[in-house]
Amino acid sequence: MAKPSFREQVLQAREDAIVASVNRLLAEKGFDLMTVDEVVADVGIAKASLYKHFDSKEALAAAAMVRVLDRALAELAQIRAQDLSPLDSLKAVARWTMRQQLAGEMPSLPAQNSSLRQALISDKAYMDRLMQLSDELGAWITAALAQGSLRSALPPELVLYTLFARACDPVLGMLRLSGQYSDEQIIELLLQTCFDGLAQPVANAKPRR
Amino acid sequence: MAKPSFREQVLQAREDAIVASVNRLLAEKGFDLMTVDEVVADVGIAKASLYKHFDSKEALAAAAMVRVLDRALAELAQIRAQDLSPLDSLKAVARWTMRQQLAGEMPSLPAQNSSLRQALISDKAYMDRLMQLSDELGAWITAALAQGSLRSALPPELVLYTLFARACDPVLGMLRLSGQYSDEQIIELLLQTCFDGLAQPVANAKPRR
DNA sequence: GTCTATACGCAGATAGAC
DNA sequence: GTCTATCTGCGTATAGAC
Repeated sequence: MAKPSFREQVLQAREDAIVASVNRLLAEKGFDLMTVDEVVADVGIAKASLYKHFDSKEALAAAAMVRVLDRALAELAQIRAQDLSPLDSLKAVARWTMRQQLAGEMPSLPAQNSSLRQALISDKAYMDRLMQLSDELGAWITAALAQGSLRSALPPELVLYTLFARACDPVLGMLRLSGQYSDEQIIELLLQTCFDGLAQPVANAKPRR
Repeated sequence: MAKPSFREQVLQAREDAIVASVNRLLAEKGFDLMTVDEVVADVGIAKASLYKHFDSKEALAAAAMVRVLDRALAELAQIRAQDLSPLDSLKAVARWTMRQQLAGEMPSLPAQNSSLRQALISDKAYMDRLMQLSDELGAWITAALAQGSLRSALPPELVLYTLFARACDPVLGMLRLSGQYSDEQIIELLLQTCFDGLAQPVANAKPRR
């Protein structure tokens, strides 16, 4: 460990290349349709070599998710440094996740896939980051609720789940397919529907039922 | 056509049983995780028999989707008979689709699965119903926009896509897992976030003319 | 650690008797 | 049309040489 051997750096770089490919393929096709053969073809290594770095296909996905969560946590720090209101901070996060999705950087994992899900919740690196992310978002959410900038009738976990769900909202892709809007237009439209709703608010009445 | 023989009715009933099982399994596990072996085990027939009725796994999913779309079209007729406002009609549709999802009646098909998607868009029965559904919803959407009850800045197709997307919103399942809310409470919460947004509207920034 | 070659299992689909 | 038994391809994972 005296010298950070050059060889180790090369290996680390290779693992990074693998995870980058996995991330892209996960965003394109999702976990089920992504095959390990595609990954090794993309990276340009043999399949057995990949399995020297990662134990399973699920471990590949977990590594990709850790990478995304790390980037998300870094983004949260950036946003916090801007000293926005809690509500605007949440909007900034949502905007960032939508940009990630449109840029093909957001892996899409089947929500209820049991094999992958088990692997993820058993992965400490993944769960730690997920918890931290939830905590930091939760702080903004409760602060926004206290300020009255989020609807007081909404439970905090509903807001949290909704933010996570909008990070992989298929409406983004559908709107892009229509070809009529720029990526930034799409993002602003979806931000508005997420935070302000589809309906035009009426002057002095709460919506009933 | 001559009278439908009793034998044909039995066969039809068997196909209905198959599609019902497929529908349930699709709602539970999604297309990828549903296996044909599970379907035949659930129905209680041999696999070769199933393939006498349906050409492929994709054809099974298409039949299930046709069934769902037919139920949706029937529901639309019900709603139209109530003579609600366009906005309330759209809300009623959203409420119905959420109920279907919580009841385990809404198949979840991976949005960008190419093999299945190709099969679906090649299926005339499916596409016909999808078009009709889109048309009928589109009429309500444009009417609501004309009345000013939907945000005028929103493109009609965004509203349509959003309604489709919310029919399989994973937030429903996440909230149910928390165990704190009844199904109807969950539906009303999500209806509100969909149509009125997460944010509390500010008091006097919404002049209505 | 990297490679070629291969084992293994699973899931979709079919053959052929009845 | 229904069954049992089988074929086939593919995708994950591993053996063994270098």
